[in-house]
Amino acid sequence: MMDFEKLVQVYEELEKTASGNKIREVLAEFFKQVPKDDVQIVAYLTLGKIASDYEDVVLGMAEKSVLKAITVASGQESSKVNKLMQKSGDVGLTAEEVMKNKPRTLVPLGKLTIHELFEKLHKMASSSGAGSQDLKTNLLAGLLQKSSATGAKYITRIALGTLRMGVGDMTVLDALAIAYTGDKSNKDVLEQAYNICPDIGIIAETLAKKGLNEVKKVDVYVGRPIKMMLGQRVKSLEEAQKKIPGEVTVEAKYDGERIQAHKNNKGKVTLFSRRLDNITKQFPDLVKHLEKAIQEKDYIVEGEIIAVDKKGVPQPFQVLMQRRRKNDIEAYIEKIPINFKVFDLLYLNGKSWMDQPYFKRSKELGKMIKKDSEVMLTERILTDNVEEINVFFHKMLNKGYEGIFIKSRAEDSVYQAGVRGWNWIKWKKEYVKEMVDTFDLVIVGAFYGKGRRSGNYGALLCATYNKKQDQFETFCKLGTGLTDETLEELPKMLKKYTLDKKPVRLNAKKEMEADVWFEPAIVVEVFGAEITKSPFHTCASGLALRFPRFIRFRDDKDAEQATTSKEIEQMFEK
DNA sequence: GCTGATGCGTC
DNA sequence: GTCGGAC
DNA sequence: GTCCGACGACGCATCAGC
Repeated sequence: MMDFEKLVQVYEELEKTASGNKIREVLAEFFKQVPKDDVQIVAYLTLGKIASDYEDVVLGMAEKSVLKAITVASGQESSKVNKLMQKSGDVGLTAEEVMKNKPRTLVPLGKLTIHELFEKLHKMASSSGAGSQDLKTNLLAGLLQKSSATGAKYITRIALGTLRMGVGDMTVLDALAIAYTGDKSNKDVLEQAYNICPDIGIIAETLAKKGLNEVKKVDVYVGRPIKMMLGQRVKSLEEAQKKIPGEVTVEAKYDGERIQAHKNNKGKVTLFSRRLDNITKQFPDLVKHLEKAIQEKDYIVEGEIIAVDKKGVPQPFQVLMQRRRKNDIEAYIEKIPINFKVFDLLYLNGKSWMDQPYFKRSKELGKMIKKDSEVMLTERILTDNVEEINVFFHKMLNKGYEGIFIKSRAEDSVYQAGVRGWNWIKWKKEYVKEMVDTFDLVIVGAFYGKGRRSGNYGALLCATYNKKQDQFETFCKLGTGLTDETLEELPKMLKKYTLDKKPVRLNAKKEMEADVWFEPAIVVEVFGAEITKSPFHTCASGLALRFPRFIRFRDDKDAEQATTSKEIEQMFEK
């Protein structure tokens, strides 16, 4: 029975270590000392998890709830806890600080083992219904009380799923390889297994207890998700052609949701999302469509599910999102029908197709699918000509799609599970400079940063100018594209415009309550993918920017020269 | 029974 | 989803 | 090039509190 404090010591060392190699060594040394029965738990906890992605285990606690637990555990005023949170920007540090100063009235009730921690966290995850929030809070508070102050830092971070030690899946796999085989290069074997069995606990335990050869035997199992292959980005179509010379498959890229569909030899269909959640229950209609469209005994196929209207015309992503529900599913099957645009075959009739080149997988997939159903191959062409690719790209944009995928047909174009590789390249409208507008937005508020942004602003609230009413309207928050240097500059630039309440001329909803408000003055150039209908932003009575990113400051502009709400509205309607 | 706060997971 | 930083 | 961890909009689910 391993003490949690032992884990805490290692985490402390990992946290202060910057070098990735050193991190791997430290973690590997530690794994060597972990009793084999504990390896699984240690592997999960070290990634800030308590189960694999494909298990339906969710804590249902995040920042606010964890802060509450810290308050309960410490007996401190919640205002004090919240103030510390604001100052540190880190729930873990807040827990540590608060628990350090907790009055020593209670004698700790024995030592916290990792098993108890793990069990309690699972208990929290499985509790629901009336009073469950209190139960969860109390369970977490109990854990915090039972550990050291430093332990509390990590318990809260595990609860949030962010240990912030610079340790991710790949780091753990490296460390496991070093610890149990003495050879880091064996990480490839582990990664291979992990990609088709994405459960770090299983991989770690198999390796520790049964050795590398047993890990090598890990195979595709229909009904267990495979990590999805992803596409790379390029700066130009010419670059794409350089990366994948010769004839390529060019496919439509739809704005929907990636789905991996499994059917086992008992006829059971299971659907997995991009992050490997089992989402079969959300799409009973897709299950039916698949049963009709593909008659093979067992298979794994992949595609994009999209919303369509009654005529089969693709609908925006926001429409599909309404299908992400647990209630009224039957009604929404009627209301928002779906199509499944398939593009890949990973497994068929008892054997894996992942090591086959793409053109072979495609060809077989095409043969498998019955015509005239809601399941269809992605629209595609074969070509070796950049101009043809470009023509097809524009054709897809005209159909309202997001862009295209360019895929290698070479012999080595195997399905690389879990890899964002160069066999697939995505090309979206927003990558083409001439095709997208940028916006000049006024900074009207800011939000305190978390983690590596703590002690600074983490994001800005940006607004457009409504000329007619002489007021500013929120259009997006902005937290990406900011360099460390820019983040440094921000407070200095904004200081003299700080207000103690919302600017008079700003129209903002309560969902957009900033931590700090500013007189509209500083203008930034912002870039984004598209304008969407918004229930939270006030620009033109409800428009927002999808995937906003910072480009640069517009020192040459003042607030009233910002992009107007009207301009945005016109762009949206176009 | 309704609303707001909070959380989760898609992109 | 995008992006920047560290390696 | 890879990995990690900052951050975005948005729709639905759940629970507390009234």
